[in-house]
Amino acid sequence: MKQITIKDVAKKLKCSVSTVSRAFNDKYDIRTETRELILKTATEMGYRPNPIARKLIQQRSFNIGVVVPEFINSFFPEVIIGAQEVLHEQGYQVLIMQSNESSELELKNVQTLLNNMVDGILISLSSETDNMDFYLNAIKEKMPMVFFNRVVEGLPASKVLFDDYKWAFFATEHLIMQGYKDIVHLIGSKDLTLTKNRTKGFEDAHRKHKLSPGKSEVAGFSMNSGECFIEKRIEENSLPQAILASSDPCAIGVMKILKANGFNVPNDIAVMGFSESKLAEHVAPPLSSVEQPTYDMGRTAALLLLEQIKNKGLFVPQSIVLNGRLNIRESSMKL
Amino acid sequence: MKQITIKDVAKKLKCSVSTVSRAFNDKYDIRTETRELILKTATEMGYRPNPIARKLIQQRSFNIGVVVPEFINSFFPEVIIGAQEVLHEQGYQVLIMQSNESSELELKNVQTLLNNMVDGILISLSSETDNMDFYLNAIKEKMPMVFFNRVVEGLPASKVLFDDYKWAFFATEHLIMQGYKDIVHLIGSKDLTLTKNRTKGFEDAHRKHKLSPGKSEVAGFSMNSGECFIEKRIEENSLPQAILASSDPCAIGVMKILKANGFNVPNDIAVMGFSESKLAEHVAPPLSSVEQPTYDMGRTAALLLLEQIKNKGLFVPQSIVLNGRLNIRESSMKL
DNA sequence: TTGTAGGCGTTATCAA
DNA sequence: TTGATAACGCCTACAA
Repeated sequence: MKQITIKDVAKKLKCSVSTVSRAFNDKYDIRTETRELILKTATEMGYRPNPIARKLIQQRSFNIGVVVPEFINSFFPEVIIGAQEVLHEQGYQVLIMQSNESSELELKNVQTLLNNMVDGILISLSSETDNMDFYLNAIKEKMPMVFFNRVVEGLPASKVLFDDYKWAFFATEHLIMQGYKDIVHLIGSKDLTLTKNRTKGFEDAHRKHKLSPGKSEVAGFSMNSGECFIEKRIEENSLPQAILASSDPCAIGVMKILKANGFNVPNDIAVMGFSESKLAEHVAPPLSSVEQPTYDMGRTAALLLLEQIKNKGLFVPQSIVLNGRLNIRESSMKL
Repeated sequence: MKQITIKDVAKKLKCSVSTVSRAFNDKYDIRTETRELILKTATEMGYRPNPIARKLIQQRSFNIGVVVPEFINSFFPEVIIGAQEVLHEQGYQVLIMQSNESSELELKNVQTLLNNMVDGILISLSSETDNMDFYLNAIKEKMPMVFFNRVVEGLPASKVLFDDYKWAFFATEHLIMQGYKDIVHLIGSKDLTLTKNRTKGFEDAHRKHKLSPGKSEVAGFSMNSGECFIEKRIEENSLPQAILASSDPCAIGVMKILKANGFNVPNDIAVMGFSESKLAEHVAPPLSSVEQPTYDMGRTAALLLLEQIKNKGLFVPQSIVLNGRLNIRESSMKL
């Protein structure tokens, strides 16, 4: 796409490039008539300032990068849409990159975004990521960055989190109250803060009801991970009474295999999801799940990021914890 | 993030910037030892060439932009993952932008991507888009661009399509064979090629079976659009015998409202989706749908784009039509 | 094999 | 109010 440059416009109008530049950046002195003339002919010629060159000299792009571990499920897309709402309003465009739960690809994505000089980054870590060196360094170098949902401990950065402890506690308690005792908690990834909090909530709920703390087991977040877990358990003939899954897709995977093997949910075994997805109410049986405020999470993260961009250099990292809701449906209700 | 520039490296090593540059672009003569020394110290210093500056001079970025109308449903994410597979392999990074089914935002997205000088664009149009001027112009200016899934007629560009005619035909025929006669076809957007093809298939299936061609009605692609449509029909007491929806989410919306109003699917009314989503087999009742090769669509589009980038200027637009499959489940089977 | 210098398309700082 | 010119960080003839 051959560019028409500022020079072409200047030549045509027999004025200097700086005058043209001024016409496009209305903070400088310029006669109104000349500005209008320039703007008019420039548009006619199809000229638009080249943002690459602009970025090179201004060191800002009005682009924000978002990195997510996956977007097959509606969770992350919803968060992104929330973020877009507030960012678009402030004149920012949103570039999305997806890391396929691979820490290597995630790193590449972040670097690509930095390379393209986005003004800030919203990121949710992949389940694989454990080395934080790159991020620590980026933070030290004052790159505006907000972590959401999937974060790790001890990162001196702003974060938007969900109250995983509380809702894992309530979800577990609900299962206990329904009479299920031998409960397995599936976790998506060991290192994430979210996992630690959920596990703690899961165990504390057991303690409160004088039960020996149940077991947590690493599975993954995907539908496939749920399938694998439960297949193994069926094979081993060691089914628990209930399962608190790492995510809705994971829960649905579990239910699928259970049904395929002739088990009844919730009578033989109860299943609960996490992070309510669009699917939950439509699957059979309808899936109980913990609902998270996805759009809000995106909006909040975006606001934190904008603030950080504004106060570059002198900002205090803050963590915001969002509340949720328990949606009880058939999959966890003893008949 | 303060950049370490090529100058810093040159200064430190007491050599010229061009030598450093050469070390990073191994097509020039340079002594192996000096190259290695430079590369080593450069990495130590944390230097990486600034792609912005590089782009400015090289006019290419090894970035590909993808614009989709939505990504709440798994369809587009799957296509993107397919495209990423082949693009990553060739050293390209993939930047995704989402237009929320808004043609205005879509245009902004494309412009942002062009501004950031992506080497090419994969795009699926929003349901709102009808003005093609911008795209026609971009094509004329040789911007590598491949349209997939949601395209319009008469665009002199490469396209990857699904065989909507054929599978709308088979889907309709299946409904007819099951004994449903009064069938309504929900369409997502008037202007898209896909709509025209599906409508034709829908009508031809009626003709083949000597039925008066059924009605197509604009609804939209979303779950919400399905809900609205069927709510109105219930209110008007004008329910058809079967519905061929514009998408799975749309079909699920229809089923949800029907169930909520005490209707039985498929006995009172049959429902079929389109573009099989992960949800189809898990909803109740399991949803019949037309399965499309999403990953393949992404891969194919990416390959066409790469070819177009390589042969910039002298390429012949081609359309590739992909095949699909009918997944018959309970929602469309008369008991 | 290496260095010098001009240019990619802008904006910013001076003078005029 | 406008114009010349030096940056921004890099690549690449050309000269050395």
